[in-house]
Amino acid sequence: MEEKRVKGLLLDADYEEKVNGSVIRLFVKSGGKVLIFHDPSFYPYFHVKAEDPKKAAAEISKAVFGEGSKAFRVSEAKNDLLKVEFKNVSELKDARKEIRSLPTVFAAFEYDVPFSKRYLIDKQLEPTFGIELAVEGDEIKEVKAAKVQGEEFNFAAFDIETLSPGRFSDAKRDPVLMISFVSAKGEKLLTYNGKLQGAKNVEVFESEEKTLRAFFKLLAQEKIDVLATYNGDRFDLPYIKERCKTLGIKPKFYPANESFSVKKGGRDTHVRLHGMQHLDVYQMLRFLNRFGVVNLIKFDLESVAFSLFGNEKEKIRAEEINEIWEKGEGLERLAEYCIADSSVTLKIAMQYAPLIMELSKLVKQTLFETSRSSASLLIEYLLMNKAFLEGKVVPNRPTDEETSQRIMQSFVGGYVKEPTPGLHENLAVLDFSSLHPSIMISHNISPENLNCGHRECRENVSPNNQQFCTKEEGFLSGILKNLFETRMDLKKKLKEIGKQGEGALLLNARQQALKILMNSFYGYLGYARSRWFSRECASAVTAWSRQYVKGVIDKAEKSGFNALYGDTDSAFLQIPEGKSDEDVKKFVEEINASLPGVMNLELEGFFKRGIFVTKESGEGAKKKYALIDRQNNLKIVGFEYVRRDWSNIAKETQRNVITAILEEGNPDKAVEIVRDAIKNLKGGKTPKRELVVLTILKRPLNKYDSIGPHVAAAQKAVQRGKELGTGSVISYVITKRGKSISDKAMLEEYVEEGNYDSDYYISHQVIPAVIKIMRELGYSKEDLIQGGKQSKLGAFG
DNA sequence: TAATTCGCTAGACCGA
DNA sequence: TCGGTCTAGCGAA
Repeated sequence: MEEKRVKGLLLDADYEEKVNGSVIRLFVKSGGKVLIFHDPSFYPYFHVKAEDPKKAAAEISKAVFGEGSKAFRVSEAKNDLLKVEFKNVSELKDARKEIRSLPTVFAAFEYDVPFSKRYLIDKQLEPTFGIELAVEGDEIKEVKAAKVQGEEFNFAAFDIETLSPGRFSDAKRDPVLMISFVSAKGEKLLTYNGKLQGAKNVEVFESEEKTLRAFFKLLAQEKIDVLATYNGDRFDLPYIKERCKTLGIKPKFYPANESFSVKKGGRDTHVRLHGMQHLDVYQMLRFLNRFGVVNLIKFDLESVAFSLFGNEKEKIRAEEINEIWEKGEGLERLAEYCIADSSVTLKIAMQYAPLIMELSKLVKQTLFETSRSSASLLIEYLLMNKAFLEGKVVPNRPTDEETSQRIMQSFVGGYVKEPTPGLHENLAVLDFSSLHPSIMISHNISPENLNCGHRECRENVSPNNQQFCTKEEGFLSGILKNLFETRMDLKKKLKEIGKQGEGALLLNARQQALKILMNSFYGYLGYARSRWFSRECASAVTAWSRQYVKGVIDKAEKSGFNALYGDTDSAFLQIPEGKSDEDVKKFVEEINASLPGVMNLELEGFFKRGIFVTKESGEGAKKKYALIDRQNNLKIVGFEYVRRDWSNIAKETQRNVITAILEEGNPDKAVEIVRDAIKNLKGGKTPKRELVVLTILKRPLNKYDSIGPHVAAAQKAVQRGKELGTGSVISYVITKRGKSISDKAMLEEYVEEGNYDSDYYISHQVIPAVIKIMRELGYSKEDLIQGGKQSKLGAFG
């Protein structure tokens, strides 16, 4: 057969079990459709370390593992290791358990890298980006990453509604009622309810079975590459699978025309399709939340749609869906609701897909995998890639025992300066850009660089006495440097073309992806389950960070500024009379001239006023402040206002007080604001939504030693039949009835308007939130509650 | 299946 | 009943 060259986008890599063994399969989007290729030349393998490799090789070749599993090939590899290959994955799994018990074998490495991930790493392929292959028929002869243009993925989202007759839907009994499907081609609703005949975008089929078949067909017709769901991992797709089983049909998904397995790993369930990338937007948002790309508390689709796009989406409850279906009234509304779910799911998917795809490319894992990864996994993929390229062995994961040893010995973190409480005017905030990464790069911090012993490297010693080589670029620091420089280039380009410029969105996604990875390195070094754990490195990073930040603070004082505060990578300076903005800029330049490598101090901005408060103990409170810049932009940090476990009434009152003081310099107005809130509370006029407190249950309800209000509220709700557990968001109100606060706490949904304990909200919510601020201006609690007292002398100098 | 440390504060809990 | 201590959650960086 003739050899052919193919170019396209790499959509997926998995493997199939064939008679000859496990065979890698690639899905490539090319010419508007997905092509499937196999690579029978690549075998599952791991590495083995032996004192006498020749002897060990002979022994391994003869050995039988499990029930008849054998190595297929043993060869010499990098670093005096042996490469042990197998015909299929299950033989490898048998062997990795037993091989270390062979007398000639010391250790095994990289035995837990999944086969298709191994392939992507070894071939250095970039999922969701370009790939070039030489093929004969469907057999891969050569493959490499390449630039490809003019090809793009088709995205779609779907959502199902199911019957739930007085209980949670059970896929064994309750049918799928309708399926909404939204793609670039428009919106569709598939159902078999005749009453919906002729409704907008609706296609009616004869039965549930035919509806499901039509859905599978639609995916193929539209050649969908990325299928977005909202919680499809745990609900929609397992449900469809179970329905198909009950109805006796086979789910067939484009492009492999195969069903799927539901992978249960620990607490998580994932549905991985073959070829088509299942992007569970719920999982993706959790992922993005971890990196601060989004900041969400409640993850139901309605809350998410509201936080991200501000659109109020209707929620139809399960009981109501049931009623609508059975009575046949309101079916169109239900159809619209179902479509709206898919629609918003697709919108979120499209918005963040560029970022996830850039990350996929960087860590060389599929979109499916990347969008469900943890920070540590991302870093691990990245490091494994680099290790492969440099011919280094990937360290094994620590045992549970090692892990707990590591956890027991923590290390010292960043420096936080106690602030000078009070109201301050004319401030400048300085901070180090990418502090931890820049320290790692500039001091070449990497585990194998520790105590190199070279004479010429002896100066490179951290304040906590860790010495790092300066001759050889470190493994971790080298990777970081690369990411850092690439990101700098991107940011430069972005600046040139402007935020609205062509391609700016992609460039921004790229630099954001790099930032996410860079920021995870330091954490990974100190993470107990890390393959590249190094307390020495992690503690050296923070030791240097403390030194640098304190250095800036000291020098600022010496230069005549008042250093008010600093936290980890920042310094807050008050600019005294006689000093100017220019002096600040000059100071920053001076500091930068003294910094090594890529370290850089930035002027974050000037602020006309700022306030720090005093703790109960009389010290200045760290990690709490409010600033206002010269354009009147307010920045509130650490205060109750930014905390979800405080009521809106307390938070809003606090924000209004801060605004009155910082923006208008008007503490009298602040007092009025507080009195107003108190008056409303006392009058019973404050609406329920202003009183709700949100707290997340961190453990099962029976595992609490101390029963706080949120636990008490949850317990009462469970008694009423509500399902709540670890991870549930408890929204509660403190009601009138009960002795302790916990007694009075009740889930918001059971509380009627007006039923709240006004004393609690006044003295435990509003007053505590504002008094710490007002106290700095000389006001007392009594001033806020009673009338009379006027502006204090000296509040504004 | 899980990136790190530092810090604040509430409300329960417990013993005097 | 009071006051100190502990549990728990969340935020900053």
